[in-house]
Amino acid sequence: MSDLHIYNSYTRQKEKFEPIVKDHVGMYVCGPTVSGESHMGHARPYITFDVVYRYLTHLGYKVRYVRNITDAGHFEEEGREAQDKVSEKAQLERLEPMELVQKYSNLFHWGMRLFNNIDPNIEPTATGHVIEQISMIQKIMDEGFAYEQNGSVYFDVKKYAEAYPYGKLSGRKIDELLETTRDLDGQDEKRNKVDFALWKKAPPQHIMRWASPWGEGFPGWHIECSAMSSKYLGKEFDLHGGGMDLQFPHHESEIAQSTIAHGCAPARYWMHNNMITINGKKMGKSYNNVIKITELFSGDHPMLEQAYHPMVVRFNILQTHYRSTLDFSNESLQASEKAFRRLWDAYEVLQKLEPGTNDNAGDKELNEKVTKWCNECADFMNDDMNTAKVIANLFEMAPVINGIKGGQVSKEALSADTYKLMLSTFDTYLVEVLGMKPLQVQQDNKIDQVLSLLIEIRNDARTRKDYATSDLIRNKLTEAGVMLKDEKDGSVSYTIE
RNA sequence: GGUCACGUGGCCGAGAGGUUAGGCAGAGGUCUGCAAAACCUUGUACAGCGGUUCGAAUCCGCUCGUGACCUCCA
Repeated sequence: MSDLHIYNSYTRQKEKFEPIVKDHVGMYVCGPTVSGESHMGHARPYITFDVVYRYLTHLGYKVRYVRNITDAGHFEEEGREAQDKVSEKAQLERLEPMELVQKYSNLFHWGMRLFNNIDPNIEPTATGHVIEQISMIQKIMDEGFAYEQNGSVYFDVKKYAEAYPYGKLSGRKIDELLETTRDLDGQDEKRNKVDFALWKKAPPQHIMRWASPWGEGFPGWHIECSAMSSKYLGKEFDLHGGGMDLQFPHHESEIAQSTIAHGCAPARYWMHNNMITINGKKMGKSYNNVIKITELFSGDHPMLEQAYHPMVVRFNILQTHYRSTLDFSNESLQASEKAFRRLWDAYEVLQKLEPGTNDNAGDKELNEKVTKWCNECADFMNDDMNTAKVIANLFEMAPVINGIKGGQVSKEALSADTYKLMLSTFDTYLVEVLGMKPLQVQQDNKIDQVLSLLIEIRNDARTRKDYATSDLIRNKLTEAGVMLKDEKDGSVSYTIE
């Protein structure tokens, strides 16, 4: 089996993954800002890194997965009239800031659960770590890389860049950044336009505010991740994940802050997922083209032709490599829905197949192919989490599984070991690693009994060649969302929508 | 304007110097009382123009197109 390789955004190449501490992985993912509802674009990183977490765990690593909740507004720096997203929205909705934060945190967690994302081990909030942030800012000041100006504190990027490779992660050159002519509020306080805020003085109307050595204010955007990741994962940890759009300035700033405060860059491997686009444009609030997660699940949005099950969305996302853009479309989602149904059905068929006891495969060639498809799954995941290829291989096996059931493929074609391998591959990759769940919930017993009775009556009619009755039963059930299928062996199965 | 990506068959999307991605849709067939499902067969694509090479969709250059970041952003 191959070794795990990950594309490291920092070095721009695939690298063999080797944790700092043997068998342990520290992983930090930038979490949501809970000033509003999450949209489809937000779903991607959390699903992507959920799979990363699942796969690392599958490989036997003890993973500590930290994902923050940004519940304090520090979007003040660019200084539009919105001083602080959280408090502004709070005034609008006449809610306490923390009430608002609670509301959207709950909604976020609701969505994550439906996507079948495993909860992080630690989910720290920015407001709960103001002290840590203040002390980290202080440390940076003590080191001489930050300065205070009118109650705000800024990081001295120019000075930093003289000694450290500022811009390496995001591929930026400091000289070009210094030349950027952007007229933004607060710029006059900074020594250079590239400097970023570590601490912002709170204007009088600002609701969220904390006391600090520099007066009342609130932390800058980038410092929370640095303070919280180092607190729970140490000064240097293994993996840092997030959306590509966070590379600059957020992650670049994190690196600078940590380098000064802790003497090293925070993470060894940086992973960035690409964006979800809609009509070719990035889905994002600035473009006003978002489809919220609640809308996606309910179908209540002008762009949506139907509601989409969370597992369909998850499957759709995993059918694309995480570093490629993924264009939203109804056709794509609908194709994924059908595809996932077929794959999951095959998995259920596989679980019910009688493995047999033959040591030797009746069809050596097919047996070899199946073995190869199974074994390749590990290689594909090891190659920078290529979930798309894993899914493709699982699909390769669907006709084999269905063929065995339908009689087109001999039951003896595969050896008993290969049956087991196939089943364990689906268990491991489809369920455990990709985190897929069935679309329908298990129906309860009473419905089972009622349907059994109807099926019995229908079968009776069919033996009498009373097709009017049998078709009536089937058609009425179809209308009610219950689909009957006459199987080859004479049995009748059904699925409930 | 600067930096960086990307451009694959009807659609979505992997991959990558010579050998089938996969899914959805379409066509034909098998099975079936009819359906549905399933199974089988079927598509030879890689923006354009040059170059490197025995050979390129895959490498290099140019052109065109699209997008991302440079500001909050997943």
